[in-house]
Amino acid sequence: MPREYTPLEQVRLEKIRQLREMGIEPYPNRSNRTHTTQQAIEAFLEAERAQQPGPTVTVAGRLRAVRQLGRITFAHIEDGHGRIQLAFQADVLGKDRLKFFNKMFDIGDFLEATGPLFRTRTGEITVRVEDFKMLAKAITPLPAEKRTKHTPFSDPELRYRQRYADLAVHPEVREIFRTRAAIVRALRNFLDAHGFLEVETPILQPLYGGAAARPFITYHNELEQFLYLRISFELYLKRLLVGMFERVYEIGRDFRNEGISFKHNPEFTQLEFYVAYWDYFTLMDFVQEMLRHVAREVLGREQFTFQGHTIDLAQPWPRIPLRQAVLDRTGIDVAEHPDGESLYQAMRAKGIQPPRPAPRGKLIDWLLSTYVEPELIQPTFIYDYPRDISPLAKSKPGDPNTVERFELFIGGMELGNAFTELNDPLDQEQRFLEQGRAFAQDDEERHPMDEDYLQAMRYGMPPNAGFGMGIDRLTMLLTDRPSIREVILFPHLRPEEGTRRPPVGIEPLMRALQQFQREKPASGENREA
RNA sequence: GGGCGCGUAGCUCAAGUGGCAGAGCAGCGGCCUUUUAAGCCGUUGGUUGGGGGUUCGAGUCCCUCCGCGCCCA
Repeated sequence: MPREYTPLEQVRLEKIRQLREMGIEPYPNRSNRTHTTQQAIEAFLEAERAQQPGPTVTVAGRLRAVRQLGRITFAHIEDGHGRIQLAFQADVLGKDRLKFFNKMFDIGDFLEATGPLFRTRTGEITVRVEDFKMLAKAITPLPAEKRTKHTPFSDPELRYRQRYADLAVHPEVREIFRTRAAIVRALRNFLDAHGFLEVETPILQPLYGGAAARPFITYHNELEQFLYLRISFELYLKRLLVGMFERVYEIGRDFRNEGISFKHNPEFTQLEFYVAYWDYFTLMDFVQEMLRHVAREVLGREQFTFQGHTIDLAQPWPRIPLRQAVLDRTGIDVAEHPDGESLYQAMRAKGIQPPRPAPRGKLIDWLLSTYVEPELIQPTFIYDYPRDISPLAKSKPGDPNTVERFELFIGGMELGNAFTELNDPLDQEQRFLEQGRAFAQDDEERHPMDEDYLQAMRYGMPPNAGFGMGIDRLTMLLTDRPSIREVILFPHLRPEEGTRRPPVGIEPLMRALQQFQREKPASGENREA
């Protein structure tokens, strides 16, 4: 059932009724637009240069402002390209038609108007309306119909819940998403130009992997199979290297069943690519070039402002070992602490209190994100990471606790993550087993054993390096937005009170779960060896 | 998960230590043929997020639930 209509909406419903009574369809099937607002203005300027009279056009769009002055009414309509002014004059249309417009058309309605273009006394290019037609009557008034300085539409909750209204009244919000599309386009162009193949790998996966994150779980009724929404593309893209593709990339959605913050949304867009015969240092050079390219394509320059900081991609990007970065900011040399217990004691001795004792890698990661990451405003590569939180990265020769991995930070955020990829199937199997031992059984962030991935690797995987990057965060940087929600069209929010519904079609899943519970001891999926 | 803050008309916001719920914009009725946040006159509109409590009296104080924001894990 629809909600109750507000008094303002009832006024407009009454107008719909009256239009129909007059034989006028308030939602006709077709428009006869001949010009966008932009094309109309260009056509007028061309005629003006040729000293021709203004051409007659039919424009269409949403009514955004109305000024009634008695025997003339000025209005502005907006379409996807801009705005144009309409003049409804009694001595052109007749008094009755003018009155009809004034009474029946409201801000927010879509309409089309036909007439010759002219300049008003103040010089604005305007349609002298000879005919007009309702295209779609709006029932709910747009928030902040008048774009006044005093009453902007700014309630963040309403802006995200009703993004359509946000977009309808905020051209600058529409611009964010045009920029976002330009960023993705620039990335594709760059990768395609460098011989990469764009691929699509499963979103529904029998086993999740490739990152440390908790997954969403779903269920296929016909196959009677539990499935996960992917948390990364990594393991499938690397299977493709076994299949002799040398350079592959995917741009798509990842899903992580975790908290929501200014830089986290449960679903987000990721770029990952893998290159045979490269290592992580080759990648650093390439990533640097790629992001400079994107900035040039999207912004036209390699400098931009993010939250008051001027970020310059053209400057050299520092490369700092993780050990050094943590030592500089905390005075702790993680290399002196080969296990979690020792490192934990060292942190406490410095008065640094992590939330809880944890494995060595997790403690180092906590030090990194707490003391180092927020300081890294200019693009910076931090490299050489703890082995125990990087089960898919190749060890650094001669340093068993460290792997060849880097993360890229810009604007105080982690933007990308990369390794020289582990391609030794025996080492990989050991890593999976270590994950099973080092992490608690109920720690969903531990990387599960993936036997099929090992099988792929046993056929031989070329040495390679891979990179992953959050498109949403890159968009935040290039559009200077403080929150990931500003760059996601429909960010996730809690359901409003009264809109929670019982799930539809959940019965097969419930039956399967009960069955699974009964059979668990004998046939648990995803068992560790 | 924890801390702080917020929720009042369609939108943006007011409303001393508890004392008649208001303004601008929009809406509705008028006047006005060159406006650009048009102007002028008049006017409608509220379960103050939901529920409970204290009180003669609650937007305001207390409890609880819901949602949102910021900070922390």
